[in-house]
Amino acid sequence: MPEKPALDAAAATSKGLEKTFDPAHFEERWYAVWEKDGHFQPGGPPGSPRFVMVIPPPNVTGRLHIGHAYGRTIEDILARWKRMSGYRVLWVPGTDHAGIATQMVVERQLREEGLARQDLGRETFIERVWAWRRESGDMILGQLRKLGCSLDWSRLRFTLDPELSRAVRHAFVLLYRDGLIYKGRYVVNWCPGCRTAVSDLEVVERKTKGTLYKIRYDVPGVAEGAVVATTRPETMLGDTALAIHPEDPRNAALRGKRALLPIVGRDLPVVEDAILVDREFGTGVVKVTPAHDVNDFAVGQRYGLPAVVVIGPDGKMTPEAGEYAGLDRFVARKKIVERLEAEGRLVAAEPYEINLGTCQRSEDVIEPYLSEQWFVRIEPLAEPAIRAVEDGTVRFAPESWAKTYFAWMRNLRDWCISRQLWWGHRIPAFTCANGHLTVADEDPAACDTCGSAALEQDPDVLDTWFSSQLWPFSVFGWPEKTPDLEDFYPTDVLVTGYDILFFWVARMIMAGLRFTGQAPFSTVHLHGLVRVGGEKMSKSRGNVIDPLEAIQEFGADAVRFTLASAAASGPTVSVERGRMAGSRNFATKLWNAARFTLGQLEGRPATRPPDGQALSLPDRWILSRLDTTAADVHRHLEGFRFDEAAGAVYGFLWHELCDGYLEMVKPVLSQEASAQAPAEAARSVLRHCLESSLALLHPFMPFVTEEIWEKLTGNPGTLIATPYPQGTGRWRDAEAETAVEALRAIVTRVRTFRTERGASPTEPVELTIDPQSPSRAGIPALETLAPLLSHLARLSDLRFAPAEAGAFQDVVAGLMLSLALPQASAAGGQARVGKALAAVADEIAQLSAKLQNPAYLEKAPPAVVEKTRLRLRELEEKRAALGRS
RNA sequence: GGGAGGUUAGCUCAGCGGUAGAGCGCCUGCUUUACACGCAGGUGGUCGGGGGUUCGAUCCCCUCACCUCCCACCA
Repeated sequence: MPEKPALDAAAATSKGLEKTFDPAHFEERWYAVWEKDGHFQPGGPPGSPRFVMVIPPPNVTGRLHIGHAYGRTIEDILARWKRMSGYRVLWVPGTDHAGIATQMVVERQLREEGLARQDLGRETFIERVWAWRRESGDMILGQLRKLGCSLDWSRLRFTLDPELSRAVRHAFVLLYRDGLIYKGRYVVNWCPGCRTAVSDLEVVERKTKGTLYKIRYDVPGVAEGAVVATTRPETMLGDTALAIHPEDPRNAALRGKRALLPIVGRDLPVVEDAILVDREFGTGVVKVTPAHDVNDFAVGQRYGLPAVVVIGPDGKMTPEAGEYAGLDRFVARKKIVERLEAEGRLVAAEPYEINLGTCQRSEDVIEPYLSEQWFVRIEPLAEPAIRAVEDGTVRFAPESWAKTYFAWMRNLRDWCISRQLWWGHRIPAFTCANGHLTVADEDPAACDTCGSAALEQDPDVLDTWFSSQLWPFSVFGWPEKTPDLEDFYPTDVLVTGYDILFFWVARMIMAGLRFTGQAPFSTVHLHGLVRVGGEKMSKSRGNVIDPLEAIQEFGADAVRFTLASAAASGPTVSVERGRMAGSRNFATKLWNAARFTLGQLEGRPATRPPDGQALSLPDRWILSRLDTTAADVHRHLEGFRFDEAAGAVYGFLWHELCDGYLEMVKPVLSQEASAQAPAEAARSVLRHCLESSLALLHPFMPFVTEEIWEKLTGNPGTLIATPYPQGTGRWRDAEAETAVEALRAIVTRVRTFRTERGASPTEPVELTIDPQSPSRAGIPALETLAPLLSHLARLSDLRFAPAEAGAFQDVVAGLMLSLALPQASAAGGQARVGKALAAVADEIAQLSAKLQNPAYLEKAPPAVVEKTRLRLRELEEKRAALGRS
């Protein structure tokens, strides 16, 4: 495409800024400058007010998705805001080794080479994962830079770093010594796809259409036998008992009998168990499979039943399954059902909705599986963690999450932390030839119990979340008493999605209290999950927003601003592409306001800050609005309302500063007037407002604001460290606000008047304002604004005089206006007047009814009643005015 | 089976006791020289249904309907 002609180029040289901007021109540059200048590291002396966050470490395998972008944008807004507000800010970056996820990535690669991890052996495989990590892991870190995240890269951590690994090991040792970690054979959630145990949280229940099979077992001495129901017939091969309820008369005949397990022929005792058996359900007879069901396992414990494992770790039937050995569990199910049917034992096969547990990672059907695992005893950890939230040591924002937290924490089961994987922190437990366990920080040379030197380390690794739970202090060097730990722990705010409240947040609180005696953070901001236009993002819907593509198309600032604006307190955050464009437009608006301002300031003596004297009403108005806006932004940020905060700056900058003030000062700044005092005042106000806007906006749009800041102040890369506008109230000015808001309302009314009459926007209008208007407070101020009013509303005549008989009349902002189009012949607008009149009459009727209601007058607050009276009076004026028109 | 959240303008969402707001969209005008990624004006809402509390309810309570999510060992 040929270059745009000289017009733009000329504009560029004369104003210093191009007409539209290209974020790619400066984003990378400013990030490098900030980093080089050390702004991402906490300055100031230890002990002075600081603000600390740790990033929720993304998986090393990860690429930045819109959810990360959202959470990290929020964190960066907080970091930049606090930094500009004078805090020593530290935001710690890092990544998570993500056991299963990462191992799966590398295993997939191996599979493409026709290999399995076992072919390489443990050492080689792990080396291979590290190699992968070196070349394509950590991609997400560069992507966080693109987003503008002001993370302290000098403190970058990885959960498998030597220091963090030591912390993990030490935490394990401490819990083990305190009896809070134990090893045992229990039924756990087993994923045959991942070939490892997983925790309860990693099992995703999915409603699925299944079948409930009813199977008859023979019971010698009981003619009709016993009918049991199951959705997993293949597990029957592992049955070691039947259970009935002790008080169920229906099955009284089965008491003390023995049943015969079909196919296998095993002799099964009939036990009576009131806990397992629900008398209401089905036949009241339950098959007991201790090796493949949590409840049945408990029954087995109670009655000393054997446990027979019939489904192996690979999801195939074990040799215990006899002729079915080696078959996939689902194939076996089918064959067993066929056989039962052939034998006439299948009483029924009914459609049944089941909650199918599936693996969060691989989506395989989870199998309850009896195996030896390591567990954390949760109750002693949960109790203080519950208290910490109850007593406000840890606060949730929004608060409503506390309820969910409590509900979960009060019903916790022990946490299975061992994983049959290779990638992760290896369990520091060693078994000697005599079967004794030694658990230690350093690899032991001999068994603690018998001194045997023949030690073998437990092959399992720890659940990834076991290391993540230590993150807020392991990143600072715990268990060493490092200066960083001293200085920056506990942290202040933790920002993350509510989806990992249990996985991570709750466990961090437990671990923090246990290991450091302090809660790891004082506030948890749980945000919603990002949806696109209310819909879940998915490739099949084709609505996936890739933040990196969005950054490329709209700029990082626009992406950030959009995400911040979308931040809602609810469980979903809705983002649309249209909003990205809107944010980009907003950045351009700012850019152009800056161009205009620079044009005004160029070649003139440096402006001084506005000083209260010689300020016009518009000057005072915009300063007042700025003051209020700054206070609002501050308040909203305190309350984690990023949408409101962003909206406040947006509204101020676009609609008040640009649409309002800029237009008002143009005549003041024009050629003839530009040397005069009011123009000088306006220029200083303009500069002040723009600079403040840049500062206010910087946490949301760091790049474009820094770029403009350089042009405006000549101080490159310093906006990031400029004090954040506080909104002290110093410039609050009710008089100026009333007058200018009235002015703006009148201007709008005049323009609408033209539209109503079908007149062109340039058609001169004569306006008369009645000094005896119902609300006269603004009249003197308004009189000083007369030239401005004439200019903005394009009036051919403006008078402060009683309403003109015969002219069109209306009441705006409490002021009685008479309007006329001296040159117009068109007479439109009558329909509109009629409509307006009807609406006014309607409201008058309602308000007068209200004011005639004694109960209202008596019970409503006087201020409200007064407001109603005022409104009624105004409406009556308006009705009169419109009626005369 | 429990629990939480939602239902407000065509779309996406704010508001949560004094009769409704934004962005986008839509309509109508504009080379008003910072900006068409713009300016100006406008259109558009029985605030899911029903009941109650209140002087007054989109906002509080009850109930129904429909969505979404979380938790739970019902064979």
